[in-house]
Parts: sequence; C-alpha cells; structure tokens
Amino acid sequence: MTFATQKDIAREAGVSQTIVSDVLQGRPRGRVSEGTRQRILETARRLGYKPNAMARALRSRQTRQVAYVIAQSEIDRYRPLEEPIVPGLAAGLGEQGYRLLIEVTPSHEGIAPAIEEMAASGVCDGCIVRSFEEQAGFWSALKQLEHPIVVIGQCGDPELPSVAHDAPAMVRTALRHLKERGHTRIGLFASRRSGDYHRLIHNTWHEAAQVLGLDSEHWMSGETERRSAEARAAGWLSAPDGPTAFICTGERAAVGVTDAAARAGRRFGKDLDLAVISNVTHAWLYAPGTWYFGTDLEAIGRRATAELLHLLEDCPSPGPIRILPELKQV
Amino acid sequence: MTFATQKDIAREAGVSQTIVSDVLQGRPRGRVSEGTRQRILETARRLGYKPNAMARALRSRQTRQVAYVIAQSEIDRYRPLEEPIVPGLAAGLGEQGYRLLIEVTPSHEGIAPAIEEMAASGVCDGCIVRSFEEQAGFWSALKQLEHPIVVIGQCGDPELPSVAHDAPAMVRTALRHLKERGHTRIGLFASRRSGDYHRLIHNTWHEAAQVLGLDSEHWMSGETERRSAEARAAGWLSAPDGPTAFICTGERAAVGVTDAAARAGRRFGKDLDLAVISNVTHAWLYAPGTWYFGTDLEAIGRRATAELLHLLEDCPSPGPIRILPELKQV
DNA sequence: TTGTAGGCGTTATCAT
DNA sequence: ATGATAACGCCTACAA
Repeated sequence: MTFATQKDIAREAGVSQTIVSDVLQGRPRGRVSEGTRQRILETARRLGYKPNAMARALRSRQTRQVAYVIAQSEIDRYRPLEEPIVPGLAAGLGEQGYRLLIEVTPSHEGIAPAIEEMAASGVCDGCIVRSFEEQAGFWSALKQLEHPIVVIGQCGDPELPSVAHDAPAMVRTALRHLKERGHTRIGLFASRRSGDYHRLIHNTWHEAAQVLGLDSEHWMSGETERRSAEARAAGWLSAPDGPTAFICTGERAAVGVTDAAARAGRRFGKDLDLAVISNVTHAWLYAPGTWYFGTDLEAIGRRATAELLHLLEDCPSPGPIRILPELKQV
Repeated sequence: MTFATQKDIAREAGVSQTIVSDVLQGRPRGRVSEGTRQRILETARRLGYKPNAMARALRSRQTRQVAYVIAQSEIDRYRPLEEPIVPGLAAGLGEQGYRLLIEVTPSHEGIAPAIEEMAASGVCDGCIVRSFEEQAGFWSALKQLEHPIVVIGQCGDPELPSVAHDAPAMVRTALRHLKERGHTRIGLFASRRSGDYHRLIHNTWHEAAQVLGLDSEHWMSGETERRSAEARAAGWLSAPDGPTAFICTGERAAVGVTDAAARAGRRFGKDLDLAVISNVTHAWLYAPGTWYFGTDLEAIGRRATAELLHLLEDCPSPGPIRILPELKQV
C-alpha cells in the first residue's frame, strides 16, 4: 500500500509540485489562480492525499511529537502510567495537533540521557517528565539539558518548569476546615519515610496546627497500609480523649481508617471527620461524608502540555506551578 | 542546538559519507579497512552522533513507532489509559526498539479513520486498538484496513488478531472451584446490560451451572454498584437458605459484597467464599480469603506487542488469543 | 501567477 | 576498499 504524494497530485493536475505544496498548506505566496487552486484541492481529495509526517518533520525540524518520560523503577513503585495524567496529556496535545509518545527508561538515572538521545535523534520536540526522585543531582542533570522540559510532580528544583498540586496548602486547608467544623483533636496518618516531600508535609502540619492552636504531637502515625492503619485508628477511637477527626495522606491508610470507623459504629460527616490528602482516584471507595481533595490529575496533565507548548514557542520558563484542588465531600 | 550528522563525521574523518553510513549501521559491504572503521567509530563517538529518526523513517519507510488507539468516549467510561496495559505495551515495544504513541480519537467511529490517516501520513508502522464496542460494523471496518492491527479486549471479529482474557473459562473455573470447596448455592453479580460480552457471561454461567448440577436461576443480581450490591448481598446472607458463595464480575459489586459479609460477621475463605471475575487492580481492597483471577494486564499488553511485531514481519495473522489467568487468593 | 533548484539526513545502487 | 549519485516527501529561496 502506497500513498499519494504532492508529486502525484502535481502530475495529475498538470502543475508543479511547488504550487501543490503551497495550496495544500494554505500558504499565501503570490496568489494562485482560483482555477488551479480548485483543481489541486480536488485532485488531492480524490487521491486521498495526507502529508507525510516524517518528510515534514525532516524538513521543518519539528516532529510535533512530545514524549512522556518515566523510569521503569518508578513505574513498579508508583504506577505513574496508571494515573489520569496520561489521558490529560493525550487530550491536551491532541488538541494542538501534537502526538504523545511514551518513553520508559530503566532507572531514573537514565531519564536525562534518554531525553538527550531523543533530542539528538529528533524523535520529539519536547518532554514531560514524571519522577518521584528526591536527590538534587537528578534535577540539576535535567536542568542542564537544552531540550524543552516540563516536570509533573514535586520537582526538586525551583528553576525547572513544573506542575503539581500544592501539598502544603492542602494540609493547611484540611486542618483549617476540620477546625471550623469544631474539631480540636485531629489525628494524622502520614508516611515517615525520609525525603523532601514527606518532610514538607510534616513541617506544614506542625506549623499549621500551631497557628490554629491545635495539638500536633499527640495523634500521629506513620502507618500507610490498610490493616495497620485500621488497627491504629481503632485504638485511637476507643481512647477516652481520642481524636474526632483524621487526616490521611494515602489512600490505603484512609480506607483503613474508614474500616475502623465502621467497626466502631461511627459515621463520617457527623461526629467524626476524615480528610484525605492524596490523589483520590477511587472516591467510591470512601464512606459517604469523607472529605477529600479533588486533585484533577487529568487537568494537571493538560496544564503541563500547555506549559510545554509555551516553551516550544520560546516563551520564558514559568518555574513551579502549584495547584490547590477543591475540597469535596463524598 | 544542532547535532552531528553522518556528513559531519565524514568530513572530520576524511572519508565519504557513504562509508560512514555503512560502518555506523554495521552493513557488511565490500569490507572496510580496519583503520577507517576505527577512525569513523571514534569520530562518531567524539561528536556524539545519533542517527536522525525522521530521516531514517523517510528513507526506509519504517517509523519504528506503534500507536495505541483509544476513543475519548471510552476513556471517559472505562478508563483504558489507566490500565497496566500501557506500561506493558511500552515495555514490550521498548525492548524491540519501537516507541509507543498514544492516539485518542473522539469516538469509536473515529478509530478506523484515524488509523487510516496515520497509515497515510506514515506516523506509525502498526496499531494496537482497545475498544469495548459491541457492534459488528465497527469490527468489520477495522478488518478492512490494510494497516497491521492487534486488538486488545473482547473483539467482535474472530478474523482480527486480538488478545484478551478468556471470560467463559474464568466463569467455568470459578464455578468449578467453588463447587469443589463444597458450595452448592452460589450467587452471581453480573451486569444485565445488553451486549455480546454480558450475554456470553450469562450463557456460560447457566451452562456451567447445569453441568455441575447447580442452581443458576435463584441467586442472580444485575447490581454493579457498591451500595446496591451490598444491600442485595445482605438480603441474601440473611435468608435461611441463602447462597454460601458469590461470583462477582465487577470490582465495585465485589467490594459491596465484601462489606455485606463484614457487616454480617462472616469471613471469606472459611464458611463463605467470594470469587472475583474482573480486572483486579486493587487486590488490597478485598478481604483476606477472597478469590480472584490474577489477570495480568501488563502481560496482555506485552503479548499484544509481540503479536503486532510478528505481523510487521509479514507473519500470518494469529486470530483471537485468549488467556486464562490463574485463580489466586488474597 | 507559476516553475526550478537545492536541501533536510538517511539508505541503496551503482561505479571506480 | 571507497565514492558519487539518486532517491524518500516536503519546504523555501529565487527566477521567470
């Protein structure tokens, strides 16, 4: 199966290939006589002409392709390819006539070299990178690349364009909201793993609690798994002066807390509250009355494409963009 | 930023560009003297040469890109871009030096035209299609395309290469397994929506139950949502001669049944059993003791790439490939 | 208003 | 053993 080219149309319509190119791409140029124009357009339609993407890319040095770059090691851990970011990217790019390429590197160290290689071999015009890496060296390696890049996630370098939700604001908002609902004893389930992101969460928690005059030391747990979080929450709930509200930073812990509440015969949204700070992809999992941040990952993907396309038009890098999702109730 | 080409290497090494091409692509040809070979290789490395993908594609008529094609309308409903199929495709293709392209069309009617357009404009060598469409016309339109295609999912046309799990075998296996565990009264939660797939499930259920001498009429529910399934299961569980085991074809109904069992103080894996027939992406959701089919969507993605790459090598179309996942216990 | 010619980076076919 | 030369399909100066 072979396809019609501009040359074919030119021969068929009895004109030069140049004019065909001009007419089909709607270039002004001198101005073509209406007759030839129609003739060319007609033959093009008849022959089912579609411009060859590779030839165009070779000539114009623009592939109109954008790569989403992820490390296999992080896929195994965090499953970033199963986030609604991907449909968001695809939609956002598609609307601008770009295509989305998925590029998987073995490890996060391989990300920068992979981008360099793609740039050198000209497979894409720019990259969107998702990484959960905490080490500064990784981000500075990215920054050194000349290829246009936008990061999705908590990026470790403020000079790199990045899009993410605003974790500290989420903590503060949740805490303030729970206080307004009359809670003074609030429990936190947040990972104790080391790293900038977790430290940020903890620090914000302590600061915000202090500002609001709440106790931030007493009810804290590093449990992140469903069963262990359930056990811990059950213990707290049976204590005489236990917490009347919870904040969870992970979906599994949140489900565990939900289980504990159900077992204790308590209901969220009344005497008890739960606020989830996480990417909630399965809101149906939670008990009615649960509060959660409606992080719209699809929108984050779209936003990232918008930023990257800006960059491709030589607009200045915007630096970090942080989004505070709306607080919703199931 | 511009990159080294074969011409640059040729000038630098004092040879013709033709030889550079030969040496770099490891073509035999006459046989190049070891000296020039080394000199060329060395300069290439020094200059950081990477072959230009677009030029190569233009010349060789091979993009080494494969598109995963999905309709936006189906993304909204079934979220296929959030399945582990995508990492499976990316990994499978990456290993063979191919790249994965994500192509989103507005509706499923747009899929065939989109593939045709990609073929005509030469952006990919083949396509992998995921669709949940039930109408025969859709599949025959796909079959008419000359572009290499592999379908993932319950494909409506047996002549099209397709990869999916074996739904009837899963029903039979689950039923047989539950009977072997001593159950004679088994409840089914399966969608009552019309369509080939659901009909297939129901028919298989009736047939298999008859073969095993079980009652297939009494305990059936079309509930697919968590709460409504929970209510129904609770009713059944409180009946004097209610079912002692359940089969669920959807994740939400399964969680509802789990809730009902917990509320009734029953435990799976002992006097009560639950088998889930579905893509279980969150096994941690289920109560310990729950049975489920470990459908490895990543492997399905890999398998699909393998089939497509076969097709690209002009191997004959394999027709439908059906996989029976292992039955596992949480 | 239209045509010619050159080139993007590669591969492939011919000579030498 | 090595070099010209001609495509692949498209775009863009420059000429007529």
